[in-house]
Amino acid sequence: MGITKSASFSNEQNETALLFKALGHPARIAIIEYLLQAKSCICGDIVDQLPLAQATISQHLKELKNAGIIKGSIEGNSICYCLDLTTFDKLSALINDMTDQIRTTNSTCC
Amino acid sequence: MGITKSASFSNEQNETALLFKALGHPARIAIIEYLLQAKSCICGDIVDQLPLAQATISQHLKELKNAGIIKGSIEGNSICYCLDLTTFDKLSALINDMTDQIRTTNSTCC
DNA sequence: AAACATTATCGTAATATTGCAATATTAAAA
DNA sequence: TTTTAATATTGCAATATTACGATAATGTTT
Repeated sequence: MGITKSASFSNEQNETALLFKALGHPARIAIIEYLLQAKSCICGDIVDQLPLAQATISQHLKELKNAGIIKGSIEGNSICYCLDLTTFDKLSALINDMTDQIRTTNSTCC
Repeated sequence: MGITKSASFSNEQNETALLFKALGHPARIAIIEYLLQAKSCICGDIVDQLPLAQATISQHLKELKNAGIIKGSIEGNSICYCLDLTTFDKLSALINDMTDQIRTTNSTCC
């Protein structure tokens, strides 16, 4: 059908997937890298940095915000976006746990 | 348009995004969790575990394999899939680097 | 208030993804 | 070699995503 059968999976699985999904687009990776590199958390001059229209970037920012990867605070008539450490800590823990688990219970067959 | 403008982004950005994209679906998270939990790397009884048709699971496995997240080795007439530690190490490094960077260059505004 | 700057939303077209039944492929077993 | 078991591929239909122009909303400045 094309619709993801979210109801068939656990809340945790769905949330984890949504988090990764939000990271699964080069424009959103580029936005994250820009926010990492900018000393202060610059606002919408992300638009100047990326080869995409303002509307498109606004959409990507919204998705990142919905996933909890960035947060924005109003700063005059512009908005200041920055990365949410809490979410990245959660992500780190997730991936690190998986990686450790693979390392310890190393299977023989592959 | 709907097509991702991959050409506008760096190879690295595109590859990173593809990796996360592969993780961005609950069925694929469920597959990964199953492979983590299975002591030995069981083959296609993933099909029995998930509420999806065999064809659908085969597709998801293919995507995970293309992304380098799992690898499969032929074992008689069945196939033994397991997680690829190298890719998870890369993922760990990626996320951990980002997280560290956020922690150190903590921005003030949000 | 009027003009401007910045960001969000709407509408829409193009493309991608998800899911499955049906079928093909491959290798073992009878 | 025929049958059986396991996995992959094909061909849809349904839905989701991506991208952008146009426009709305919000706050600033004059």
